[in-house]
This record gives sequence, structure tokens and C-alpha cells, in this order.
Amino acid sequence: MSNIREVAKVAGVSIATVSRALSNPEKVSEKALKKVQDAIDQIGYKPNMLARNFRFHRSYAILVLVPDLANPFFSTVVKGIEDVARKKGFNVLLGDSRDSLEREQEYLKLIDTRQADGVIQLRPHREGDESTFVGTDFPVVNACGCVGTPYPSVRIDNAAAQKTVVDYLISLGHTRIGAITGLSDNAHSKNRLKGYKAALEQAGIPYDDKIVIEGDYSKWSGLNAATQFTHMDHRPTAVVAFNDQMAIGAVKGFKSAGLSIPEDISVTGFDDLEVAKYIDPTLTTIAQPATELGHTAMNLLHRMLEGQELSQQEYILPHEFMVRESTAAPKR
Amino acid sequence: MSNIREVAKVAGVSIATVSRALSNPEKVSEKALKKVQDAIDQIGYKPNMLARNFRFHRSYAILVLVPDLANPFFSTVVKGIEDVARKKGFNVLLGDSRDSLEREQEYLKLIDTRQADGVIQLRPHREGDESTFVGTDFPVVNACGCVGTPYPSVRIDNAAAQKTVVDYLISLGHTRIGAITGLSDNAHSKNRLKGYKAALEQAGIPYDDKIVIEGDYSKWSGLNAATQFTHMDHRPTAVVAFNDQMAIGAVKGFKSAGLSIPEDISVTGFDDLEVAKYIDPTLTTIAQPATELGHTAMNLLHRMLEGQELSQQEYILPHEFMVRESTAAPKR
DNA sequence: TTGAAAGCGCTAACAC
DNA sequence: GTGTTAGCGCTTTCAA
Repeated sequence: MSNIREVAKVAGVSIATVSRALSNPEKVSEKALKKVQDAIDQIGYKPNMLARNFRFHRSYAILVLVPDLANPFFSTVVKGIEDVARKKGFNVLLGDSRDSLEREQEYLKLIDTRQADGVIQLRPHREGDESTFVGTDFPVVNACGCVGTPYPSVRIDNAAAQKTVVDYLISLGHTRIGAITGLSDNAHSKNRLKGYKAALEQAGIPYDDKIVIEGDYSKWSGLNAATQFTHMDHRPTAVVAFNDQMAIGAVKGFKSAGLSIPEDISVTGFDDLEVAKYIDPTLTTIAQPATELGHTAMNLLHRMLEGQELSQQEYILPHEFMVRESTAAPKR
Repeated sequence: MSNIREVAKVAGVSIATVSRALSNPEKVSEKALKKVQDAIDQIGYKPNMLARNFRFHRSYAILVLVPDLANPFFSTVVKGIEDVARKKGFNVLLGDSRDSLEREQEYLKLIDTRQADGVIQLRPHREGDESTFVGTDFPVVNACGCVGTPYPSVRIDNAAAQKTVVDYLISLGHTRIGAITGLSDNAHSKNRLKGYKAALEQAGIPYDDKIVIEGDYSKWSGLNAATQFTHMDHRPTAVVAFNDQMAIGAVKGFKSAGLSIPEDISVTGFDDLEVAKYIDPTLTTIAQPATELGHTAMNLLHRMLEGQELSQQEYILPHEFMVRESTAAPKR
């Protein structure tokens, strides 16, 4: 493999001139520039970025920690991140943590060993994260997290979004509204639950934890929850799932039990996966701006990497409430 | 940031000893090893992999070129790749090409500049690829491609799989079977079409290109194709979509037109996305072993990177035919 | 078993 | 505008 020295020899200049021709062409004479260019073309020289990065103590790679790449919501965010990473000259290192702190730690070693310059975390901040993510010497930004993240973050207002959904159901006449949450210690779940409760309270509907079932954001857990709802004496007339995957599972569960949606029971989701428009019935849900979340996160991280100050710590992107076929007024 | 020299000083040994203690501990005396270990602990030394990789002329990263990360099939394959990459000590660099050759070229520069050691390509080989992927000095493996890939590859037998589907429909009594293909120059599409034609021919059913509609693997194109089918005079009684996304779109299209599935028309997919089990009706489809495709691809690439010879060029993994609710005998 | 020293490819003072 | 040279952190020959 050719190197800068070889180019210098062929061009009849010094390696410094070659280096400058590549990085600061304005500091090199026309004539030298041409000689260097010709030499490069002639021997097919490609700069060794490994050496360059080593010199700069920078990997020009960022680590994206994603809980589950197979979830289309996350993969869309990652696409957004990658978009702008490319433009800024950064590579994206993939870290699918499977929601395991241990695997996450494993990936974070890439930072210690200089193989990544910064991190974008795609899960809500947790209590125990203080030691690993806060006050560290590497830049971290959180995308699609929650209120109260102690480092720069970009997200939607989860509580407000979920409240909108429940407000709407109440406006349709529902008074017994169930929920399928995420795991109880999941911050998203807590926030969305807050919105759910706020809507109920505002309408004077008492909170009943018997119709709040814990899921884990998987389709299967949604199906499972639906089955539990169908066996209840005083079954809800509407169920809000805290993400689309569980909503899809719930729809299947209710249908399998012989219920019609939305006639017998309304169902809502959260995320607005592409498939939400295709299932039957189409899903009423909250659209998160997945791509923009990714764009913004990477832009923030890039600014941090450049040593710029951020004007805000928290960026809240607008969500959209998508009313579709899976919701209707309760039967009377 | 601490370096090996600092460790050496604290430990009272030479940097060579520290280096050896780290990479070849068996070549260092017990005593020295302990001194080094203590020093490392004391100053919290972490080796600089940027320097190490530079020395070895290796990035220990592999580039995964994926046509569309938002497609759950691909993201699952990528998860599989990442699984074993991690275990082998390789990082995964993400390259979402959006099916654009230009973006792909852009990513391949990572190879020229030594930022990636090899490539896994997740799309079928094309004619024009000869120059970029064949006879190059970097290792490439193709995953989920097609027959006739001129470099190591792992895939299923697309033609046979699609033939199984059509055979099954014929066995149910269908004689007018439509198809929703991928883009006409897509090799997967060509292969699956081959299986489709083979099944028809075997059953003595003439091929009719009026009921073969070109899609682009997106849900939308499936929906679109279904609309076209519903407007036909002599409408098919079954439609095979060449992937699940288009099948999902087609199901929606047919339902919107007032048709029942499978009573009025049978629909099949290809891939077996998780959601195929959840939509209504559940989708009859071909299950590709997405995770295993990823595992195998990375294992192959790793062997190539280690300079080992591969015993085969082509690895064919078993697929599975999943019969679900979206197919039934035609009405008579 | 250990240490001294060269060198991987590149950049950036510094001197001319 | 250009060249010489030191050095980034690490591994590895070679010699002791």
C-alpha cells in the first residue's frame, strides 16, 4: 500500500508538501499542487485514515447504543443519525444492547479505548446511569428519552402526548380506559403513565390499577395483556398501549377473543410505525418524528465534539396525534 | 490520558514489558506481571486501540452495507452480524445505502482508507458490481443474496422457496395466481419469479404477465398492486407477493376494496417478519433465518480476515414455509 | 526475562 | 512556499 512518502518521491516534493496539499491546499503553490495531484493519481494513493485518526487522537466514529435494532422505530432513528453523521464525516458504530446494562458497558469500552468519540443513547436515562454517563469526559446525547435527563437530550413530550390520546378517548365517551405499560422501571412508561393519569384526573375518572397491565414493549406482551383484559368482569371499553408493537399485539389478542375493534373496544398505540397505517384497523397513535430525533441527536453530538456550547440541554420535538380507525365511541 | 510509558514508569519496568504483559503475559515473569497490573490499576490505564490498530494496519471494524435498515428483515440480519462480530472482537460500521450505488461507493471508501477491514453486503449482487466487489483485495461476503454471486455468500434458495408457495396454492386449487415482484432488475425478484414460473409450468398453467405486477418491496407498492388487481376483469384468486412488506400492503389494498382474505383472494409473503403473525389474517409466508444469515455471514467474513480458506463459496441455509390464515382454497 | 530502539503513516512546529 | 524533523502510542526485533 502506498503512503505519503511514496507520493512525495514521485512528485519530487517533501512529505510535508504532500500532507499540506491534502489538508491545506491553499498553503501550497499551484505548481506543487499539480505535481502532487499527478503523483497521487499515478500511484493510486489513498490516505491511511488509521494513521490520521491516531495522530489526531480521534476515531471519527460515534457509538449508537440501541435497545433493539429490530424495532422499526429505533432503526429509523438510527437511519436519521447516520444521515447526518455521514455528512459530518463521522462513522456510526452500532451497539445493540438488548436492553442489557452489561452489554452496554461492554460497548462503552469503545470510548475508553478511543475507538469512539461520543455516544448516542437511545433509551431513557436510568438512576444508575449517573456513574457511566454523567460527568464523564466523553460527549453523550440522549435521543428519544424522557424529562430529566442530566445530559443533552432530544425527545418528545411523552406525558403530554399520552395525555392527548386519553383526552381524546374520554371525549369520545370512554370512562373505563385500560393501559398496557412498559416495564415499571422504564422512564418512558412512567412518563406516559403520568399523562394517562393526568387525563383521567382532569376528567374526574378514578385511577384503577386493575386495568393497568405491565408489558415490555413487545408484540407478544401486548397480546398477552389483551387476553387478560378480555377475561375481566368489568372490561375497559378502550385500551391505550404505550407503544405500537404492544398495540399490534393487543389488536390481535382482542380479535382472537372475538372482539371487534373499535366497536367493542378501542385501541391506541405510540410511535406511529409505518405498519400502523396498514394493519386492520389502522391504528390511532402518536407519531414520533423518528428521523428528526436522529438528525437532531447527531447534530447535538457533533457540536459537542467540536467543543461548542449548547444553547439548551433539552430539545423537545413536536409529536403528532394520528387518529385512525382503531378508536371510536363506546357502545352503549 | 495515560499511556504505556506512564505505566512503565510507575511499574518500574520498560514499556516493552508492559506491552508484553498486555498481549503476551506468558512471556513475562510473575513479578513483572504483578507490578504492571498494579500500575495499570493505580493510574487507570486503558490501551489506546487507535494506536494499536494503526500499528497492525487493521481497523478491526467491518462495514455492513444495508439497503434499508428500517426494514425489520434487514435489521434482524444486522443484529445477527453484530452478535458474532462482537464475539470476534470486531466493530460494526453501519452503511445504509438506500439502494443507491452512489452511497454504497461512498461507504466503500472506508475500505480504501483502512477504516474497515471487510464488507458484508446485504443486497443481491448486480452485473455492474464486478469492478467494485470482485477480485478486490478486501474480503467481501454477501448475505441474503442470490444464486451466482461471484464471492462467498450465504442465502436461502429463493427460487425453491417461492416455488413451494405457488405449489401450495396450486394444491389448494388455485389456477389463476398473480404475483407482486420486486423491481425487474432485482436478482431476488428474478429468482423468485423463476420459482413462481416453475410451479406454474409444472402444473401446466400458462404464464400470464398481465397478472405479474412490479413492485419495489415497499408496503405502498403492495397496496398499489392490489388496487390494480381488483380492477382486473379476470382477477386472480391468489396473489404471491415477493416480500412481506408488499404482502402487508396488498392485504390492506384488497380489504379496502371490500375483498375478504382468504375467502375472496389468497395472499402470501416472503421473509416472515415478526408482524406477519400479528396482522389479520396472519400471513402465509416463507421464513428466512435472518439471524442465522447474519451469524453465518460474519463467521465467513471472519475466516476470510484471518486468511483461512473457505471450504465452500456458497452457503445455503434452510428456509421454512409458514402456512397461516391468508391462504385458502378458491371459492367456486 | 528484560530493555533499547526502530518504525507504522501522518501532521505540525520550526527553520529556511 | 517548502523541507526537516519530532512525535502521536504501540509492538517487536535485537541484544544483553
